[in-house]
Amino acid sequence: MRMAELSAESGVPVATVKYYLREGLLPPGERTSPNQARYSPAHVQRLRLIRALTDVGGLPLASVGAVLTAIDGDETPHRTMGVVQEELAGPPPKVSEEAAEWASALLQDVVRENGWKWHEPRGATIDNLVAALATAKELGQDKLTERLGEYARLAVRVAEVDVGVVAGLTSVDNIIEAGVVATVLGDRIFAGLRHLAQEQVSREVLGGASPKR
Amino acid sequence: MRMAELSAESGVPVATVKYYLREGLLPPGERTSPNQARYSPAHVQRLRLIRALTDVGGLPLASVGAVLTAIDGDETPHRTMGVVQEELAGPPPKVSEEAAEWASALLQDVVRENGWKWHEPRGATIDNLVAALATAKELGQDKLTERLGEYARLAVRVAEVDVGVVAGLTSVDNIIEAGVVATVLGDRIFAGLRHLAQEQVSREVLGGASPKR
DNA sequence: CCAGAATGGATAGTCAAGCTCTCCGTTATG
DNA sequence: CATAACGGAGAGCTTGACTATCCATTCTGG
Repeated sequence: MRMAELSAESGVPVATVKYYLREGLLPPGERTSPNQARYSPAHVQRLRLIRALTDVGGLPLASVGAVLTAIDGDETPHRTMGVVQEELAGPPPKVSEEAAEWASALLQDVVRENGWKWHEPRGATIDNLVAALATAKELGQDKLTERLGEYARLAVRVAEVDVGVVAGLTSVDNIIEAGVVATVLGDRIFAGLRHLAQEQVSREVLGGASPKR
Repeated sequence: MRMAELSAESGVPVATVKYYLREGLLPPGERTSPNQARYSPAHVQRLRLIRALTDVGGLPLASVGAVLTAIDGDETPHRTMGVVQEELAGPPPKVSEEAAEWASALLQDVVRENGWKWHEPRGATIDNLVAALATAKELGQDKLTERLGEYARLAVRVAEVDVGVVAGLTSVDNIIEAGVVATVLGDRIFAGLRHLAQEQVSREVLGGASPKR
């Protein structure tokens, strides 16, 4: 297929496809002459993946590039998923030294309680988590951080389902890509369900009516 | 306190504070003369809140503005939290008509199974969730959508903790602000815990080693 | 009380991200 | 063979979030 069809098939404008090619997000098509190329269904799939990561996952194109490079590379699935998590987390906001210290300690406790192994080169995931906890403390949100243990236990339950989803993928071909998609979309989907559930639960518990501030 | 101190206290540069004032994100200080103003600790708190929403919550300033307006308004807490959820969700990406249709039906099933009340003016939260599910389908991630029920049940458990956190806030003054913070930070914190847990669980279940794609 | 620093306010400039537009010489196609 | 489409490269555009520069006051330390 050629440009126009690739564009139509994927829903991405021609100019944008060209841009992605320039940026190296989309591999070049197979040459049929010095200045003509032909694209495959894999290109359509790749475009859909890019759009899913940006539109649904909210990743900047640079992160998408890093993720795609990891997918295409021959790293282990474990390392590839590590890259995905780093990019999903993004650069951690900076917080005060002391709050970060405190948050790290809190997190350490939870990690120990749950018998998790401390992953040592502390990546963006942990830095982000620490920053979020530190921010909660700085804003006086003690109630939130007190419940960290409960959240952690539920996070394990969710992660068990996540791993089940990925483990169930025996479809050979691009297991890694599927894992990436599951991780990125899984985040959004769970967040959405949680928001819906918050509304339900708060209606039940608080009865819907509460004094005005 | 005056500008310089406000800036030092909050860690936000003077130029940026002025910008937030212009944009109406920060209320003007109390005038002491036609062209001098004095700021209160409430301004420091407000600045911290703005930074938390942008840096940790990832909200654009326009959304922060909407949230702050809601907090300052005299809507019910329920409505205010609705605004927060809308802004957290952001504009939903567009997906194909048919995939959206399918995703809506799937979501309807889950809603019914869990006995949730369908919240009718379908807001950005639901549109986003539907879009994420539709994208999963378009990318052939059936395993993910099959488990939606399990995720929903866990989401309820998480939401129960969330509501507990907010309900435990009897501290009178700015319960709504606390609820907002809990929601926004809660999202990030849970996502981080989930990522950590994924690593733990996948190490246990998959044993850390897996063939290279 | 007065010189120099700081303040509030307004306007313009900057920078990155993510496209979008325009050309242009080449290639496919009815 | 005329004309439409293609690929490639460059410049331009828009939005978001600041940052820098002025300037006419106002505060402050000696």
